[in-house]
Amino acid sequence: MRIGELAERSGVSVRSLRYYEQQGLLSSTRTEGGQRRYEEGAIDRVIRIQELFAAGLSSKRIAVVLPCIEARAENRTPALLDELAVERQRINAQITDLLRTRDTLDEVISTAADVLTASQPA
Amino acid sequence: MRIGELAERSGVSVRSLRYYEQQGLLSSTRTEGGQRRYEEGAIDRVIRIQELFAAGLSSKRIAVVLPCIEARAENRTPALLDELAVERQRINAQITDLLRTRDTLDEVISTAADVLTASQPA
DNA sequence: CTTGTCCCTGACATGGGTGTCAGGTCTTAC
DNA sequence: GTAAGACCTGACACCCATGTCAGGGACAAG
Repeated sequence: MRIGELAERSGVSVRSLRYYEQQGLLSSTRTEGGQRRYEEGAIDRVIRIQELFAAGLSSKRIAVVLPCIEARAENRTPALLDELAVERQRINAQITDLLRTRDTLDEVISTAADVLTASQPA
Repeated sequence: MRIGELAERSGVSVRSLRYYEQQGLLSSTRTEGGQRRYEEGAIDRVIRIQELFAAGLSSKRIAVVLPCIEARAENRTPALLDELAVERQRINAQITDLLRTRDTLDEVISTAADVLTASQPA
């Protein structure tokens, strides 16, 4: 498929897809005239890339980690698995932080709701 | 306390503390000579600010939300509570995404571990 | 009063993913 | 073969929290 279709189906801008390629995260074949063509599988890959960006990885980190995620299990070297574990740990810490922040907000919201309820009894 | 001590005790750079003040997130009194002085409570406030930054809020959003978090319950207006709920929702979605990414990594790691174990039986 | 340390403001830099524009080429349907 | 629309590269802009530097003042211990 061409880049516009991939953009639409993966929910990522054309600009970003070209950027991913430049960073070595996504590959394409080219037509005679130099336009990019993608396989169906590119959609999943792009979505995964977005997930990793959302998880706070830089493109360089993703370039390291993504091949390991997509490789067959036999191709995962201990060194790459270590990298994965590092990110896993980072993400886990981030989840912990977010849960705490969410709890803080929940407490504020529910406390305030009580006050409102008290002033407007059913 | 002075700004250097606050920086050290809250784990945030002096530069950032000045920035927070400029953004209206943190206040200080000034000495005759113009230097900033902080109360003990500033430490908690700074830590909370960091938490909110880590949760993906911009300084403008924090400026909106933080007073609501720190205000007495009676001062929380419905409009402010809505803002809080919006952020709560965003954070929750972020947590969901991160959990999924973490699961992906866990699966890769455990699958690979199985392979390694199989090739190096106990 | 001096000296060392801390603090002040203002300004510019940086990273990193993305938006956007210009000027030009490819593809495809007619 | 032509026109419309999609694509190409390269470049510049942006956001925004933070780093860093320069030049100068504040403050406290001796």
